[in-house]
Amino acid sequence: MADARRLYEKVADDLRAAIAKGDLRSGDSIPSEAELSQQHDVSRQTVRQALQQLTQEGLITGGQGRARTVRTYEPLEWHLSSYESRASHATRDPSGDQWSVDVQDQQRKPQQDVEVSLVKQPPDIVSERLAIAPGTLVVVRRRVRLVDEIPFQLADSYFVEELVRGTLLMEPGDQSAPGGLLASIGHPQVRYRDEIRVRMPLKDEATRLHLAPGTPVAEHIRTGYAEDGTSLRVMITIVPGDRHVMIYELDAS
Amino acid sequence: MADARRLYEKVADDLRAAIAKGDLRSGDSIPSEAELSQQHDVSRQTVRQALQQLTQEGLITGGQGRARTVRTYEPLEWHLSSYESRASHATRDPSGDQWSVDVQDQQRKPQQDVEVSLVKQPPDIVSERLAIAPGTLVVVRRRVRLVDEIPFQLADSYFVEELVRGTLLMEPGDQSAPGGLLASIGHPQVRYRDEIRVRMPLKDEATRLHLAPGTPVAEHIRTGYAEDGTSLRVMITIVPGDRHVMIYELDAS
DNA sequence: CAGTGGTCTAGACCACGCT
DNA sequence: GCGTGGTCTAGACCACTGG
Repeated sequence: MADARRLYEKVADDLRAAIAKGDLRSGDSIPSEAELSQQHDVSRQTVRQALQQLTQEGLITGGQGRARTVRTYEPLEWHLSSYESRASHATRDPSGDQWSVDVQDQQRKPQQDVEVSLVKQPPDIVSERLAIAPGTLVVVRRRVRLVDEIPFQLADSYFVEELVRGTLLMEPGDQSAPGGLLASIGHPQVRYRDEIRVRMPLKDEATRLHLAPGTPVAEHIRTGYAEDGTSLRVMITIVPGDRHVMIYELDAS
Repeated sequence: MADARRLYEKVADDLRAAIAKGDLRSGDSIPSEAELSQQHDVSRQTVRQALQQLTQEGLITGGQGRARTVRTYEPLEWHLSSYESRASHATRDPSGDQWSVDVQDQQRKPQQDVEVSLVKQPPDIVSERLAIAPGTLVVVRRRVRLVDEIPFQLADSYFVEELVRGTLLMEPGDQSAPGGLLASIGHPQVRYRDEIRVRMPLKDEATRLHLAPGTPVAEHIRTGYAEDGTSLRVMITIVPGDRHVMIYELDAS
């Protein structure tokens, strides 16, 4: 099956092959550590090393007390540019934000937990993009977005406080789209710049999103600009790789 | 520093804190396994478990014989939509592809190794997007894109053979942009759909791109469409997370 | 309660890189 | 050659999950 010299590689290759070949399908449980240890005549630690590698590759999942299973993926589509074809969707709702619409289009249940606060010292990433001096007051809207009761994204939006003072944006309960709200108070966003980085989650992010080991995330940073080129809003979203496909529709210019 | 009950978590937290605090900077080497083992009064295996976790988080890098170091990131910008502001770049070259231009703009040296072949059975992902029947002949252009001699991306383009028969596209040495070439033979792409997935690399991808353990990748799929809505081209790019930031510039419609 | 995975130890040998 | 990390074993105890 494989000519690996390392024992744990042989065990791992064996299972990888079984998964690729279809002997083990999504959701199936794989042999126990003890079984694999006997079958390959290696110590349990060596088996564990193999299994850890597969876990890190995102192929299997574990859990104390439960048998390990082959991991399943059914990612949600996240549409980041609204191409004309999507404008006709039945569930489109101009007052809600596009994300909720997107989720409902896919027959799943969106939900957002919002928390608003004021900060003087936002992360460097934010102050650079908002082009503000240190000490400028900033409003942060921290959202945990859930789908079918499961945490799906962490989405933090940052605005200069002066701009949104006294508006609904400061209300934690408000569920409307910040983009729409900015427009309604005379600050429409006419251009976006999106930056996407791919990395492993921080410990904190992994906890809050209940990420299985070996689940990478995308860090999606959207900066919204006004007509005159000033930046109005920065939104940083942490997107677990196992639950999302990000989609852009573009016109070739 | 931390109140973790697991020993390896304590060791890991300790190092994480040192990195966050700045005691250990990018590129610094961290204490050896033996040292950490003594300092925390745990076995070497426990130390290794902690270090493996940090490696998996992308915080440190290892290598047989060498001391482990704190990992450094200096990602390259990859511009996926050409916003007007970029049209003015001095190095813009209509004959080359946008990627090479991008890299040169950042004072680094691009290079591409191209390999062209014909296949009857492309991956499902491709046949679905090209909307072709099984058995349709497909041209594949497999490229390894390097920057400063280091492999940076795997970019595979797929075309229906009938469309590009006898053109330069079939020449392995050709370095011009397939997009430009498609246009020159009467098949301009007017629209793109990009899908971005985030996952851990396959074993094969990790090898070809010399990925350090704990490096996730983005799988970027671009489908190009003609005026009449038929798909002309599918390009699948494997993008290591430690070397890239993907950038989209959008007009709010 | 039996079986699973999770943590931890002590000790061994090997492969590599540097100086 | 010495110190580094990489692989492997044998055995122990704990924590959780399921029937």
